[in-house]
Amino acid sequence: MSLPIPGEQVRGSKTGKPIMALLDLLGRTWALGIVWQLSQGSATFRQLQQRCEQISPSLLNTRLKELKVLQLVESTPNGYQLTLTGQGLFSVISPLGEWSLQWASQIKKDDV
Amino acid sequence: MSLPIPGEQVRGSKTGKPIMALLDLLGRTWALGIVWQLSQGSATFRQLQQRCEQISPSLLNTRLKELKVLQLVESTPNGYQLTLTGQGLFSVISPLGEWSLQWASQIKKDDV
DNA sequence: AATATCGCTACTAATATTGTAGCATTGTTA
DNA sequence: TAACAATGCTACAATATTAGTAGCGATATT
Repeated sequence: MSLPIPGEQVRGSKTGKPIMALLDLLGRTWALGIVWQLSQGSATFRQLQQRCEQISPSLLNTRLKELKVLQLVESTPNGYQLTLTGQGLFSVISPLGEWSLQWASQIKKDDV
Repeated sequence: MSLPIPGEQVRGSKTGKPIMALLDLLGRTWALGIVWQLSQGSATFRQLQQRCEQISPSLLNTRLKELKVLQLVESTPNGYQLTLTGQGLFSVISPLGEWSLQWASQIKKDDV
């Protein structure tokens, strides 16, 4: 899959609007999950594999490459970590954690 | 694909944590995009297809079903629209719009 | 030197998405 | 009221993505 570079065409949009590039990126399997997991501290390749329970090494590596090119993740001698930009992204999406709890309890209520 | 129901196992996680269900859901092609587009007003099936430039009707329908079961989208005589819950989700992710602009300009800078 | 761990690649099978055609239903027009 | 158009959606084959597993080369440890 080609990289969703803001300013260029991306999967599902020809406008090049940054938000479309971002939605394309975050809409890829495990992309959000990797950012989420790395927000809890840097990790080596195999550590990250464990945090992302079911991810295959090939996909993990593919995603990491994408996230590196897009400057959300960087690799250091100590493993992978979020860049400053990546941390910025996380701070934007982190409210999802709390929101998901409300959402979950609401869906349960409606089951009854 | 099975539905990522909070409280149950989802793709990539056995813990059933709501955040994992949410990340699974949002990590599916066009899921975020549909929520984003519907935030700009309700739309009929074909209108939504046009807003989501490249989406195929089969996938659009699949995603809409998922989003309906998970109570983020509802269909009315006037077309599809976000539920109150869906609007809540959008208000959580809407800062991504502005953030993506900063991100884009930063990536461009580094190209130079 | 043998063993272990690591980052990662290679490859195939399974699954998801696209793309296109078109059906059934509901208006709309003549 | 018969022809026509538009809509929501399904069917299905082609293509692309992801999962799963094995294992290589490099570095570290015993």
